Amino acid sequence: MTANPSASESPRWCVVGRAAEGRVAVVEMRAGGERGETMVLDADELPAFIAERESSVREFPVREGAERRAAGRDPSEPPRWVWSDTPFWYPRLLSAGVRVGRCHDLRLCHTILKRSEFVREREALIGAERWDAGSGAAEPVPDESALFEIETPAGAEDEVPHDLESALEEFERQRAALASSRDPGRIGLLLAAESAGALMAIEMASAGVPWDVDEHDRLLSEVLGPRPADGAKPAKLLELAEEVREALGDPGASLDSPPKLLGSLRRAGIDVGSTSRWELAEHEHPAVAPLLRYKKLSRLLTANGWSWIDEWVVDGRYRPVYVPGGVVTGRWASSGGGALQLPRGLRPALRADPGWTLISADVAQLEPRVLAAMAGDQAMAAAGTGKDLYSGIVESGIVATRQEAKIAVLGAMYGSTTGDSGRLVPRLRKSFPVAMRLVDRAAESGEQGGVVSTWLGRSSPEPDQAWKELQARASLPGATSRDEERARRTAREFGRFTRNFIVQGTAAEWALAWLADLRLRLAAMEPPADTAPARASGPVFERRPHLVFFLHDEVIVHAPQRQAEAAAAAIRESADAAGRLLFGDAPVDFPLDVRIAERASKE
DNA sequence: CAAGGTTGCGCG
DNA sequence: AAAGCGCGCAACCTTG
Repeated sequence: MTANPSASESPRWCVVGRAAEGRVAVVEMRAGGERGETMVLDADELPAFIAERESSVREFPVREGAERRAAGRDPSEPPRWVWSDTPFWYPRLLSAGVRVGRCHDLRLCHTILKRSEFVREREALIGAERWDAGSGAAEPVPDESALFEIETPAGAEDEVPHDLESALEEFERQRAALASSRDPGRIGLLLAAESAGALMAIEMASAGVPWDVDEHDRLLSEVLGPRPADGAKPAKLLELAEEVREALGDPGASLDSPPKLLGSLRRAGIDVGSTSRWELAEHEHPAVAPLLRYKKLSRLLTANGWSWIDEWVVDGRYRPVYVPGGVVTGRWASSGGGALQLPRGLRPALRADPGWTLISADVAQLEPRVLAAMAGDQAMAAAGTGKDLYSGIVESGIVATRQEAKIAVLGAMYGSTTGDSGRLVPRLRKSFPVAMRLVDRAAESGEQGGVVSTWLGRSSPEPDQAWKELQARASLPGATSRDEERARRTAREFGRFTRNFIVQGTAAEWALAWLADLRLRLAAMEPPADTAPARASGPVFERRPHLVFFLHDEVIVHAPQRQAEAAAAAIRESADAAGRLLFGDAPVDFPLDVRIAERASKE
């Protein structure tokens, strides 16, 4: 694995950190771990320094994972940048027009390593509590002179350290932990994928989603009526509210307060236990239809109405804040802007710049396919080969309809025990025993308070103290049957969590590998000379195809029109590459639905 | 009146 | 009030 050490070998890693007096230091490290010289730079010299290292070889070489391992590292490849926290370092580089190929995000990797069952020696990491702190997710960079010179702000205890010494120490701890791991290949892959995700999250926020504000306004006006003067309710909402009050015979009914609305509904003889949609829908009262409509529109207005546009769309770009690793399973979360909850009906507002196009792709049934692959369940894999997995299950005669197949599969992964879903799951257990055994074992482990891990080694958190006490109390001599019942219930709940964890978490790993590979492929494409730049996307992306949106199993790329087909091909190739990278030759494919259009579409 | 909890609904 | 996992956000409402 170690290349021949020689004086001319370029560094494998470059650790970056803050130095004294607002300066920045970089330490090179070779593959064996020995440190090279420490270079101290003025903060504003860092972008040029990194750009030079990145471009001294050809840009972002793309190779297949297997081939890469066989060949070893190209000694002239750019280094992997090791830093405290990508949201702290990377936005400033991007605005300076500098992109990095690879990084190691110490904060994210710390979290994975200290929790991973695959890692034997974790004490040092668990002891390094400063690295449990949050991200220094940056305020917008004030101006050039402030580049990396931000004084430690109040409340910085919540933030991981950004100085060089801390970074070097933590990196050493992480290297030791990785070396002690039962499967350094998988964990190493996970750390690389997680770090690539950190880069992509910042890059997507930087490029922004091209957003057609006029179309958004049209969509809103169409259903709500024209935008009212500040604060007032749109005409259509007022009309619907009147209609509901009339039907209820309650002129003062409040529709926005669930407790008050519940009272009004019950007084009008609508016997509901809550005001939620699915329950209301069961009743045949003239107030129900307008009320459901009111709720729908009210939600649209408050979550993604005109004030959302004002707050989140600037310069024709929607810039949500992604939070890689924000979900325990490894999925991304978001913070601000609601990127992960954009209503599908608003998708037409995603619109390519002139001369550009959007390529949208999503994976069909990602989670069950991932389950089949990680379990090595040939029968389940075969049901999904080259087609819709649910239809494949129907064709195998396991259930009668696609809808039943879907309910059964989701029930298997979520652990349902009742209803249609609970009834159908046993059929799956019979036809796909290998896959079902895997999730059933994960559930058992959780019910006993155990830890489970994804394919690449992200481990689930232990249950909290209250859970453990509840279980302990239930087995004590004085335990009541209520204690026992509660303990059983919470045990099953935690079992459903761990059952789902291994599937959702491994699907997240597949998606990260997909995106990371795609990112490099897109970056390697030559910008066409005759396409107008997408100026609002910033210096790094304005001429190149780039990712603009990611949602668990779907991705949207903004590309010059003439590169649409190439970008679509790259998306497919990356999906294949991700499957091979994680699962080798397992006979599971990951078919995509890919669409090229000016606008993202609803379906 | 700010902080924190609950409800309901958007997404996968 | 979901059956069955994981989230974020706005609004309402209670608590301190």
